Amino acid sequence: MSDVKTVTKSVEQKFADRGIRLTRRRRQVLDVLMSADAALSAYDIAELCNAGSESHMPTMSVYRILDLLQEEQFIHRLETANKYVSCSHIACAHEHSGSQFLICDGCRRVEEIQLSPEAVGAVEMAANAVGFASISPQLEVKGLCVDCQPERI
Amino acid sequence: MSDVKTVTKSVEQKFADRGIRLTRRRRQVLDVLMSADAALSAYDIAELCNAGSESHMPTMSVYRILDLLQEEQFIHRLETANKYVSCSHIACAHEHSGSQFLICDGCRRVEEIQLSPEAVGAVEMAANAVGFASISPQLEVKGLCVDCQPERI
DNA sequence: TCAAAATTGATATACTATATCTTTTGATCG
DNA sequence: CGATCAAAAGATATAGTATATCAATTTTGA
Repeated sequence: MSDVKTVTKSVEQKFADRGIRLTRRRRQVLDVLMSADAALSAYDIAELCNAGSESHMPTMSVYRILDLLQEEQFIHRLETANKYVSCSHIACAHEHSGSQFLICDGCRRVEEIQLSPEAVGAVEMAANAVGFASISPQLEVKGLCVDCQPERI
Repeated sequence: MSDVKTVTKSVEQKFADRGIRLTRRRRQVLDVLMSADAALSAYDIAELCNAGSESHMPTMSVYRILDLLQEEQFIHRLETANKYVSCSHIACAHEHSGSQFLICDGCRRVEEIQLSPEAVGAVEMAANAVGFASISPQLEVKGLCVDCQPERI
């Protein structure tokens, strides 16, 4: 099953491969993010970690762990929302370059997509035209997901 | 002179046309933003308003005024930076649809550009493909401006 | 002028994030 | 095994961004 929404063997393996310890705290944070169906704030995450009468998770620890998980590309930070999501390719073997996110203005659901190279290229080209380079390929686009669009008869 | 960096007759006219009062407080905030050469936080703006021994500008007022100026498209909020910039088309007669911003990771300078319809279309198409609609056309892209790029010989 | 609406003032508080120092845990090596 | 050193987590304080709410003032218009 590749869509079990918690830390899997393949994720554990990535930690091991990179010499990063998958501690209890880190596993808690990653499990919460992977089983969430929405982007979560750091404080949301802390709360959810503490929900099951587990030991107290300080938000400071959450932030520290989020930093690490982000560096290692297990999760993404949504900069327009100040929230965090697990990477939709967390269990994949391959690397993926940039990420684009669609954020629903209705229900706040987040969809991670990969734009076509042409679309990304068009943005890069416009940036180059005014002298910008080394563009980070993370884009966050807001709209309405299929469930939140006004019904069309 | 169309590039004087304070509230001009044409801006005043826009307020009048829309029946919005250009009060002293609103003018202060807009002047600060228009004469700034960088994006400013709400607290930056309050400080700058108070710099010239002018009367005390509460940050609450700044936020209220920013909301109004944003609704009226005189300014934009950079969601990835929690900062505000005046619209580069503030003195133009025509409307402009969406805005895209290039934000320099080095010096934090902000450039407002307009992507080609093709580029915007490519993003929209990718969104539609996964069921998203009514995409807001504001994009914020990070990179390095021409002054902050490592020198190339 | 007077009443209603719009604007501003003042204060409290929520939310997001970082700094810093201490304690605990885990790995390594003799 | 136990000493030692580094990594991780705990604890606390504080900075930075934003909203809620109610009171006072100003503006508008009947």
